[in-house]
Parts: sequence; C-alpha cells; structure tokens
Amino acid sequence: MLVNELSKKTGLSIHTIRYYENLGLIKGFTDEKVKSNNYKYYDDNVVERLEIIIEAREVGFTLAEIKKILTTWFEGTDSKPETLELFQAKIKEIDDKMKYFKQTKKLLEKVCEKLQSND
Amino acid sequence: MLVNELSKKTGLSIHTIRYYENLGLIKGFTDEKVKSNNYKYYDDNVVERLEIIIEAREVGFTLAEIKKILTTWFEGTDSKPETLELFQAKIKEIDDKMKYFKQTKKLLEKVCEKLQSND
DNA sequence: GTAAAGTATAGACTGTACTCTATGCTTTAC
DNA sequence: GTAAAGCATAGAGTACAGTCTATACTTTAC
Repeated sequence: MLVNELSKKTGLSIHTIRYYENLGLIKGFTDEKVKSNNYKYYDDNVVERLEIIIEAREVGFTLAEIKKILTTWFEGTDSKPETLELFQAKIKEIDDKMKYFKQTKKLLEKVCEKLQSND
Repeated sequence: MLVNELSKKTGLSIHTIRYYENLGLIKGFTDEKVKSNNYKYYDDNVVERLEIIIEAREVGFTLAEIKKILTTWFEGTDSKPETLELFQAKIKEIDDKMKYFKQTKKLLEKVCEKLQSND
C-alpha cells in the first residue's frame, strides 16, 4: 500500500508516518521495476509496527525507546545485556506508573464527586 | 519554607518550581513584615499540590489540565458542568491508557524472554 | 491533454515542558 | 566587612514530537 492507505489504516497523518520513517521506526520500499517515480510501498507488517508504536507512545515511551523495542522484537538484533536491563527497567517503570494511574483516578473521582455535590 | 527546602522535599528543581508558580499551579506568599526582600514562603499544602502535580504529570496530563484539577479540588471554584464532563472524560482516558499499559507490558515481557532465550 | 490529487524531500514552524543564563539584590558564615 | 550562597525576574536555549509549507515531479480522472 502507499502512504495514503497506511495513514487511513493507522489513523496517523501522512506527515507523522514520514516523520517516523525518517527516524527509522518503519521502512517502506520502492518498487525497483517502476523507475518513473520513487513512491514507497508499505506492507502489513508496517501497520503492525505502527500499532505497536501507538500503544507504546500512549504509555509514555519516547520514540527512541520505541525504536529499540521494535529493533529487538522484529530484527532480533541488539541483544546486548544492557538492552535486557533497559527493558526490565521499563517494565518496572510501567508498574510504577500504574500506581500513579490508580491514585490519579481516585483523585479525579473525588473531584467529580465534589463537583456533583456542589450543584 | 523557602524554595530550596521545597525543592528538596519534592525532588523538583528550583527552576521547575518557579516555572510551575509562573503558570499558576502553586503559589508562595511574601512575608509582609519583611521588606528588605521579596523571598517567597511555601507551606505544606504546596508540597501536597506538587505531589499531585507529579502524579498527574506521570499519567500524561498536561500542566493546563492539572491546573484545572487543582483549582477544582482546592479552590472549589470552576464547578461548571463542562468541567465535570472533562474530568469524566479524563477518567475514561485513564482506563484506556491502563489497557495500553497492560498490552505494552506484555510486549516488553515477551521481548525480554526473547532476549534471554537468544543468549 | 490538462487539471486535480497524490507522492517525495527539505526545511521551517509550533507547542509543551522544562532548563539554563544573566543580572541584581539579600542573607549568612567566617 | 567581604566572600559565598541563596533568592527573584526576565528572557534565551533545549529536547521532543509533531505539523506545516514550499517545491517539484507523477499519476489519475475527465
């Protein structure tokens, strides 16, 4: 598929997709047989990668961190012990954040109650 | 307490504290009796506010959103129905994010397994 | 065969949240 | 009483993650 279709499938803007491609988070390929243009084609694995990026982004990972995760997961390289440590630290970070989430949710619920009782 | 002590108690830098004060997230008061300087004093409720800010920030709320939460919670003003709706939407957002967190955690755990089995 | 829509690249611009620097005054320690 | 440390304000600088604009070429639709 071309960038337009990829954009529609993932909900990301074409600009953002190109930005991610420039950062090396995804990669399209140009059809060697077509020489009149250099349009890039993307397959379904790119959709999958972008969905993972969206998830991880929501969780607060930086794009640099996400790149590392994708590289390890899909390319299987980068298997140094530091990478393992990085990811284990990230799992701990997620657990910590979950705690914050529960606290903030509680606070927000209290704020809502307060707002409703004041009416 | 002065800004230095506040910084130590919360772990935020003095710069960040002043930045938050400029945005109106917290407020110190100057001692009317002391006229030689305009040093700002902060009481324990400021520590509490900053701890809430840190929590909410971790959860991904913008400082503008956090300001709204604090205003509603502490000053009790701003009790329009839109505010209630905003917070209810935010609670839903947190629930959604929790889902992403669980998925990303699973992915990271798989990545870690992969890394360990490859050794 | 021409206008509209799509694609690519490069670079400028924006918003958020800091973070740092410069300047100047005040307090504290020796 | 002087040097070092602390405080305040203003404004510049940085990092991240987009987002937009300009330019130019290509494809598609009529």
